Amino acid sequence: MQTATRRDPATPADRTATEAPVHVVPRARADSGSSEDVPSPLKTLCSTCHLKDLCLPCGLTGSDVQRLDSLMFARRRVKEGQALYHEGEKFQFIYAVRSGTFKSVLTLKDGREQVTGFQMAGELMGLDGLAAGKHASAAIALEDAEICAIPYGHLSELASVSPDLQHVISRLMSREIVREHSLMMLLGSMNAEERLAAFLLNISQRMKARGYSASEFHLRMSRAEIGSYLGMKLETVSRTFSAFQQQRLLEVDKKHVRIVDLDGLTHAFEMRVQ
Amino acid sequence: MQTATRRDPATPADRTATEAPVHVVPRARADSGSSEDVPSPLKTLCSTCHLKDLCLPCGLTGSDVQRLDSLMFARRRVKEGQALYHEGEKFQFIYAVRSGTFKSVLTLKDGREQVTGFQMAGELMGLDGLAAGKHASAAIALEDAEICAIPYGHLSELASVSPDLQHVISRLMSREIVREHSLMMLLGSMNAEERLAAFLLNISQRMKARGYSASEFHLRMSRAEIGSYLGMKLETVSRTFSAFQQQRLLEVDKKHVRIVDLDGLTHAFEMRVQ
DNA sequence: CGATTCCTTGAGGCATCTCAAGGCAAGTGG
DNA sequence: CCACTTGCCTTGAGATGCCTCAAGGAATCG
Repeated sequence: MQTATRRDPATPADRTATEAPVHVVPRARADSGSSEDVPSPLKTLCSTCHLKDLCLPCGLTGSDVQRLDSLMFARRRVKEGQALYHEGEKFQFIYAVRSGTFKSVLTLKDGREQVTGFQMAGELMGLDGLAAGKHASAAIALEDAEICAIPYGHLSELASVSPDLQHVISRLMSREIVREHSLMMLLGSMNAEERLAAFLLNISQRMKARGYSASEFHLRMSRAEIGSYLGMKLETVSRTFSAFQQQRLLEVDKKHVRIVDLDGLTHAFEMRVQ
Repeated sequence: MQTATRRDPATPADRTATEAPVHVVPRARADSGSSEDVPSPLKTLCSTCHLKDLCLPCGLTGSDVQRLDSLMFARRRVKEGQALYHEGEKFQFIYAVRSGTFKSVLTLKDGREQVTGFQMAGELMGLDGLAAGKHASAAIALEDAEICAIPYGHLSELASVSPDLQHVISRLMSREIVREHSLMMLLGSMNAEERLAAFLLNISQRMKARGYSASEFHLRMSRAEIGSYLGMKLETVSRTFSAFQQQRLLEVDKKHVRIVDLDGLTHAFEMRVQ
């Protein structure tokens, strides 16, 4: 279990309770174990959400955001280790992360797993389900999390009367394609150090975009999950962390990472094998 | 050069001239070297296209297809080795392959290339450009090819009055995401034999969907391009082809491939390392 | 017909994997 | 409160799959 880690200078989850401007979660639901089956009756308004500049409404004008408000997205809590949706499950919603971190995983018939992404606050999940009408991957919470469930049918109705909204959705899907391109680049033509450097720099940027420190953060995922995502074994991930530490690029203590030499790390990422 | 290869039982390019039902390419243009800079004045109607069940109009009803017809997509020839668009180029069109084969490539600053996909007749290219308004990859013709240039602005105008069309476009983008998921699976957790087997089975299915033999086909891409796509070196691709041949799964003669034992190949694809 | 490109194959090297042992922190139960 | 378990991480040593380098063959082209 990786809950409630102490002394964390930049933990999204810790800040959520005080930052979330939309309603207050009733005590009764907060600790309910069965809260992941039925969407919570709590509703969320995009217009007052602290994530509106990162999430779906990003770039939309007032009238479009108000249209989104009319959908009153249901909020839902997902406990650490639990699935928001499973591979093969019927596609009805896309999900926006409100707090916490998720991993998206594919499973091969023989049980081999591939982590295809990590999602943080403000990021969308489930867009892969549109293709076949069922989710192509599973989404698992890496810590206690909260999401907005966005009914895709309603969203696309709304998009049909608002070209701007439609454009935002299309751009988000395109961004997902581009993101996967760069991961393919990584998996196809980088060595272990480049992969881990690229990963850490990416996390760093995303933390920064969320108002947290870009140089010091807590990883929510295990070495094995990082390894799966980066196409390497957990031991190699661990060794590469140690190597970076010896090169004075990082200070690592379990899941706590401090980037000591950003330029050096960037250089490791571009370490062309000349 | 890999043009006009002899004795090819299933070559899309060879058949295009007789199959293409839409207009006839005037002699003058057919051999013009400068035809890839300016969209050809030739226009294409989806409703009469022999690819309509594979391509954009797939699943649409008559009225929506007629709306697509009204856009009169420009046709354009691209010669082998030439780029349909470059990385970083302004995004204005998405492209549908009419005939020929393309590769999509990303280039790293140090010159390393990653092939992110191969596109055949009826498949769309360029959807990754939407995210940032410029193409995130380049598209290079692997043989003389013909495409439809679909102006994205017009298409999305059309989509705003036709929910079905919008849904088709969204589904195609989602399909691209799913496709990249499985490539990540491949790059992240498969060995050389599994990768090549997966690749060949995928090509086989796509050939079949286009009315060609699923068991015998011509590869339009080089060993180096296959290697880049699959995250391995060209020598390893070559050796793996040889290994499959020795295992009596394939018969390989340069770019001509005959699948002898489909089940065996499928099994190699699922070769769990027990 | 030489130049070029692409493919195949061999031999040796190396990055990463595999297997194994041990440490640390947190949780559990007596 | 302590012994024990469990999960995760680190590190070492040896194995190996793929890469690198190199040579040679076959087809194509000007």
